[in-house]
Amino acid sequence: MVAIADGKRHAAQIVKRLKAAYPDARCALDFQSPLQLLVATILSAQCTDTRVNIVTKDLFGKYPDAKAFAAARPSELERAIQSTGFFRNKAKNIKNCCRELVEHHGGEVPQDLDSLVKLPGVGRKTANVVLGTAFGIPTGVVVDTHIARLSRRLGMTRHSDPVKIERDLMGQLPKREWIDFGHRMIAHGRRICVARKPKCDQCPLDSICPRIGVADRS
DNA sequence: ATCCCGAGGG
DNA sequence: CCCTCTGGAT
Repeated sequence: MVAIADGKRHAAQIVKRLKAAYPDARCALDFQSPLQLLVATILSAQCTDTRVNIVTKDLFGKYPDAKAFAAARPSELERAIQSTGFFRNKAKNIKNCCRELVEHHGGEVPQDLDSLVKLPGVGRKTANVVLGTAFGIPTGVVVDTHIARLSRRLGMTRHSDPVKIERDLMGQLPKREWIDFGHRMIAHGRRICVARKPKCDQCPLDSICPRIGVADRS
């Protein structure tokens, strides 16, 4: 058993080293408004941020606001986002989501978790991204595929359920760290602590990492 | 648990 | 070929 205080101490060490390694980590998705971040985050499901940015470059010019997305022709929207994968689901979700925004939120993105999660295609992860990064409201900790993987490897959680991982992380991190912690963990997961063959020899966290579930190098 | 689904890396 | 990429709905 690891005591709670030890969990917090371990987390503080991780935060300190992440800050040193990624001093100005920020959201890798390109956006200029809460709505754009919401759409980009829906598109980011099982897709690289680079690919999302390629698609949104033209998409946001073609659909400037929620009303435009709500009125989109499904076939055209699908074609515009096709390369991000899951394009039928994503197109339907974006259209219906923006219809909800127009009909129930004055065309704006709501700033609370309950309203966001009720939107079609918006789960807890997407809601936390929008609240934290677009509005600066640390409501929870973003748990995506990177943060889930790194949190387990680093011994910050033993769970695989994102909700349980989020609860563990929230208990170890001060609220003011939640948003940047997410950005830095994702940056670290993309560059060093990658899924397949993590580059432990280049990792600034190596000396404090239990490497849980990481295969031994021979 | 399963489905949606294209693109890139190894 | 296989695995992974800032998931969510059923």
